Amino acid sequence: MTPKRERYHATSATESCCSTGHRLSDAELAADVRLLAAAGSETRYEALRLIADADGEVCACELEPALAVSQGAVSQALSRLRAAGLVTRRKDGRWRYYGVTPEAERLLSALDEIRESTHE
Amino acid sequence: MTPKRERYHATSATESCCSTGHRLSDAELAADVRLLAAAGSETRYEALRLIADADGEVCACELEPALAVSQGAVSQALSRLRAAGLVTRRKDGRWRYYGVTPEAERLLSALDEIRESTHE
DNA sequence: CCATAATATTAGGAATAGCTAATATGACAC
DNA sequence: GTGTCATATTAGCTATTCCTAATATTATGG
Repeated sequence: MTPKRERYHATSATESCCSTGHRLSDAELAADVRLLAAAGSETRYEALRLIADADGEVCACELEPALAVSQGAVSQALSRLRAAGLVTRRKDGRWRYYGVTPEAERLLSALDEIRESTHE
Repeated sequence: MTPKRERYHATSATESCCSTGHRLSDAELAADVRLLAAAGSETRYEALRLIADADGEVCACELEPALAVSQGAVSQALSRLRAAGLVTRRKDGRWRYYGVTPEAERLLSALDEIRESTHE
């Protein structure tokens, strides 16, 4: 039962076929991390939840007073969520309307499930 | 259609009942962020995937050569994953065996779904 | 045109993250 | 006991994160 010291994995480069399940390529791994890191800050996660909980899109100017940070910080947070593919943006005059993407919905509902199964 | 400036939300404290869906309490929000942040680093996410892709538990000594960081860093990464409730740890002699929790499985499968629906 | 409103961008700083290297702990073999 | 292996912990350093404040940008209204 001595732990084997054989190299465990080396799924570099493209998606090589491998034994079990689906080992991720470096690119896929990095993409997942980007997504998680984008959602993993108080400000950004709260912004994401606010957008998701609203029915339809939300104006950035509605988000700003709800989040306890400056206007610039809100803008940065929304940009980063958008770059990660978690929210969409629609320009309308001088306003920007944000909505959640299907990816964000999936992520949030997974977190909802986790929360339910854990604390209940 | 002028954006209303009314305060959007203020779901502080405990879970107040509210209009739509499920607004999160501050505690729930913080818990979710902790989870996302724990998973949202290259080293930790790769460790988590390695554990999840294995059938059953994985010895820390198997993880170490697969992750491109020092032994101390691997230990720290695993500790943090464990603190976030993403992995379990079992002591066996001088070895530690790590396994994924149901929460981690849910999170990872959500990310799998997202990846599939996005890149396909 | 000018003024203003909504958002974006930038520079800069404080706090934090994540690493290495070194050291400590704890279990086993002898 | 001593020595060694697997892991944990610590100190310290660098890089990044996340913010504010200030300054652009862009759209609208007069």
